[in-house]
Amino acid sequence: MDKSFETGPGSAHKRRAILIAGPTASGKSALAIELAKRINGVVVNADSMQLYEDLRLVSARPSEDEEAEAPHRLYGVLPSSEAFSTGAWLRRMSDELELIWSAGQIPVLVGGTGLYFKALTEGFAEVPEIPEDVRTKARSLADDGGVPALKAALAEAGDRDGAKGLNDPQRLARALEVLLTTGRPLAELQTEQQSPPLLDIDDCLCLVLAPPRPWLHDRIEKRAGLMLTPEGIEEVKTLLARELSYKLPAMRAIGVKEIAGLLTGSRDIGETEYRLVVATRQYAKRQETWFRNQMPDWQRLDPSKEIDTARVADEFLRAE
RNA sequence: GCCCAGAUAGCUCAGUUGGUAGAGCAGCGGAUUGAAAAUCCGCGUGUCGGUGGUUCGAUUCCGCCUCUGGGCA
Repeated sequence: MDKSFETGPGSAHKRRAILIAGPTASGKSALAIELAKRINGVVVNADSMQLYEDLRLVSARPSEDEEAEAPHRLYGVLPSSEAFSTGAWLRRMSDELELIWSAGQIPVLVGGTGLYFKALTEGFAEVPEIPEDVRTKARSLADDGGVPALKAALAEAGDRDGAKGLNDPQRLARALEVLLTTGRPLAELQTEQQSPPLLDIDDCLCLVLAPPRPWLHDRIEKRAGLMLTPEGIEEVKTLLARELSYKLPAMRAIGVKEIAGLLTGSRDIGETEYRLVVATRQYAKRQETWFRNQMPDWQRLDPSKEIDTARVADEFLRAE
């Protein structure tokens, strides 16, 4: 816990941060703003969809009013045409953290993307960038031949058993593109070429919002209603007008294909809302599975009850 | 009021030539290292509408009742 000795007296303050994870609609953003205001913090986005500029309501990004309450970073900074990645986010995050600390502020990272938090606190495999043609080759193989074709290609390229039990076309395609580019199995790189974590968890306050499910489901329904306001629908219309590949991350945000169906008239508003709610509930469940099993040591907070932000902030500041 | 068709899992339905039943969706659990709001894996006991009858045995066949659609008056 006390690593301040290692950095020695007179060295810069510790690289501290508050991390807030939680399922969608659990109230993360509001909590982040509250805490940031109390500790001279900067809210930094750890959500893969809130990065994209076109989706504000649909990705439940903080509103302009909310952003005015505390400094916000990495929200809506990417064009929807960009295919971002966990590694790219990590590099951006590294710069942001340095800037915030050097300004004497404290980063408050909020988001629902479990993998981002994992990469941040546990490190990430260092894999060179994959050439475009290799990536295209691996992905079209996945589209055309599916799992069997990918496994055959992996075996042919020299991956003996790395992909043995895997039945996931997306991850097999990744294993293949890495093998073709580096000549080494992905599993090997993951154990041997891990980058150091950007944050030491012992220096951080790590929170997971864990509401009762009925409470969450209620909030998810309200959020679906928000996505179906004229403004929400307009957002999707704007995005669709860009005529981007449906494979891009931004095009895969919950709400895009649902509202697209509404716009073409193939679904009515009731059916659209139902699908929106279901997709969001399922997403929230996957997030909860991640948090429950991947971050068991993080502190749980129940947002359906009053959270004493003053106390949380106070304890964090005092722990220094 | 009469006629017809339904009534089976939370929902939509399939099925059992009589031996107490199974799909899709929903739901639940799990995985997760550059697409992660993605992608993948696992989980199916439900008075087979109610009640009487036939039968060794009825969710299945028959009668009556209830409800829901549709049609005719």
